[in-house]
Amino acid sequence: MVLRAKPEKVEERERIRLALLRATLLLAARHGFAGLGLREVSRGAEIAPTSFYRHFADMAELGIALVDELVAPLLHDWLEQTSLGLASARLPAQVLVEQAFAAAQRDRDLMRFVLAERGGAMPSCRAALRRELAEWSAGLAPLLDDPSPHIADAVLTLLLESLSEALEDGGGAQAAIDKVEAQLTRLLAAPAERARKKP
Amino acid sequence: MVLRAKPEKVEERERIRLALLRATLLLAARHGFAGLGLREVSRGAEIAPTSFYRHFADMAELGIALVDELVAPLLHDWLEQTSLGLASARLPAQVLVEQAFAAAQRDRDLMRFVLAERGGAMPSCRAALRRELAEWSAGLAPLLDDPSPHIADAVLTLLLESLSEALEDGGGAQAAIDKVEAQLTRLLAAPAERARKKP
DNA sequence: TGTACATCAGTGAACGCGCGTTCACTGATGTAC
DNA sequence: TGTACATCAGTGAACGCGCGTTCACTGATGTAC
Repeated sequence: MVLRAKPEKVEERERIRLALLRATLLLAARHGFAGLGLREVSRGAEIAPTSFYRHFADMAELGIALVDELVAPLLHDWLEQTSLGLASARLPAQVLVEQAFAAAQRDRDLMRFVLAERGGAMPSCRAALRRELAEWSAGLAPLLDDPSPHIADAVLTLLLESLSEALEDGGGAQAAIDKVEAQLTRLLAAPAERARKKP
Repeated sequence: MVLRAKPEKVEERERIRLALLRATLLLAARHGFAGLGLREVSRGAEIAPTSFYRHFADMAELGIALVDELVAPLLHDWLEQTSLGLASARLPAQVLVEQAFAAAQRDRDLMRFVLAERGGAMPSCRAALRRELAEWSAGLAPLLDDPSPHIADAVLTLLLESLSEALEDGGGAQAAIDKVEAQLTRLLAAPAERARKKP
């Protein structure tokens, strides 16, 4: 029996698998993940439709793989960079916004996918994404002055909305940045009563 | 030439048109508006597929009619009730949340549609919704202590996210209410420096 | 080393199905005179 | 009032198309001995 197929064989398999995932990202930007078919994705990855089954049982399985293998690393990276930034003396709102846009720029298609499918029509994919995003938020909370999970959730929600606006049209990113920075500054500012308690 | 068809004829036409719109709302909750076909909607409205064309040229046109004729009134109503509530002496955060959930309860399917298709895959529908929501936010801004459009936008974003969570699963609405109320209280609280300026 | 066999990713042909759309028809209703 | 004609919402049959899925086949690669 074959325990491990060898060098180029495995490498080629991984190449095609990744091609399927990346093709899905690209095509989902147009019709949405739920409106995507196995034949369309296979065409995008330049394989025969029937070859799709050598990698995934159906589109739902592919969607979950996409979240596990591409989205999760992006989010972990994003959280890590944000954590580093917050540890510096810089303004929290500024760091949060800067790192959110940096993460989006690292992989625009992937971030677009996250933003769209977080509320998308494919339940399995949406559930997986919301789980990952909840984890991000839970990771952010203890890094904030007010570690309440509600505030971290609000920060994430506002950041994602801002990224949506910025990625929607080509170049209006600066307006979205200024806006969300103002929102987060306000949200994270110590309100009067808290300011009194901590002189 | 016929200038006006008479009583029951027009009434029946309107009945079917509304049935198409309502069927779309119901079905879009399952597969998303973009994944919906003219045949499926016609089946839902109990007419022959070919009769669809007597009312709309295609699904995109139906989507826009849905926003203009059902969503817009809901949003206007919601804004009006919110305005009345804010004029009373009650806490702004509490009024905002209460009226958001009241609007959702007035027409759950319609609110679900707004939440899902605001980020959905059908561009024409998404654009129409974002326009209406931008109008809602613009209407809210002058009613807040801080009339900056950025703050009103943040309020709307957080309310919509909260409604999404509440409508996602059956009964966990109270948790979502408590959460967004905390978020808005924080967002709308006068920060230390503003409190100093206005004694 | 050579030979026989097992595994498995990729493939083309073929299937049945639901889709959007066209078309000619129906029957009820309104208009002209 | 009656008669001939126009309008128009709803319909069933039919079309071509792309879809998901099945199947048997290929060829390259790994394993046994």
